[in-house]
Amino acid sequence: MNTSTIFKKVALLLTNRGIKLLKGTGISHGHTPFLMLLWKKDGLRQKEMYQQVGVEQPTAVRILDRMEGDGLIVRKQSPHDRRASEVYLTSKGKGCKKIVDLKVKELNQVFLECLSKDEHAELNRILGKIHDYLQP
Amino acid sequence: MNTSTIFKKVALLLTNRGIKLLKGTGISHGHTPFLMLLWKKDGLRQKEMYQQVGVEQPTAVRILDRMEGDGLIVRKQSPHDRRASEVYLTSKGKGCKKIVDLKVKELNQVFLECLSKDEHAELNRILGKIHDYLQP
DNA sequence: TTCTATTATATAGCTAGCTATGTATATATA
DNA sequence: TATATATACATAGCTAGCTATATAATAGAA
Repeated sequence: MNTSTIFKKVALLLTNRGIKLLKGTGISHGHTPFLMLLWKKDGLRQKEMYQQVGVEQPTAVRILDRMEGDGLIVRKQSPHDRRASEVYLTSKGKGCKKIVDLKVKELNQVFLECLSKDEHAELNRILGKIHDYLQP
Repeated sequence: MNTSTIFKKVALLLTNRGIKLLKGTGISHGHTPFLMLLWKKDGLRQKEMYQQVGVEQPTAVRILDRMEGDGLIVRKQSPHDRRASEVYLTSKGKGCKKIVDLKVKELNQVFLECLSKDEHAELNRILGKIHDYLQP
């Protein structure tokens, strides 16, 4: 099997494991990278978010729509630019940090469990190289 | 950034590059793993295919539906089991092997271009380990 | 042999990715 | 200043992943 094929297969296995771990938390796996950004810095604009998450703008719109519907965030029109909106965590969005952090940690246990410390470090290094190479 | 997050980001970059490479061939990136199986062995059943591709059964149904609609495959009822259908390549499905093989090779050039031979081998080895660990 | 459980595939409906395009506002230039 | 271009976000519609469930046929057991 060629590298990209097995890469995608592993990514799918990871995604599905993540979905199972999040079941019952009320958080969808698509929300987590956006939440993680907001926990670091609240009030980001949509554009800052989708660029960092690595998805296209319309993908972000819909995820933010759902997050807003779920009461995790609110959008407020930017006072500097009436086209732009700033995204703020609600108390619910802040409150779920603990459980989501735990689930993300649990997901990453996979690498600790099946790889040596060196292999894990090497994987991270190689992923970084591929990422930098493919990054637009 | 934690390993699974960057892993999924890289997988998305790879998927999108694959989509761009296939543009104009009339083949969708979801079709390629199914085609690759059939090029090795024609007349497979749906179940054999989705198990090997690593997706769930309803995902396979829809992809095969589209492949049939695109004239790449035909389904024939199995003579041994009237519930089952066997999937056969049409001449169009056979004919696109050359171009798709080329595009898959081009996609995998990514790893040759940004990694050393050793890193590439190490990546393949590590991916295999994670895959075996996560595989249900 | 008939009923039950299992199996193979299909259908419905959800999330999450994409491109193309629309709308309103901001910016730049003639 | 007026107009053209660029930017921020939203909408529409496509593919591809999922779970839950339906349907039809096989296999097994009473």
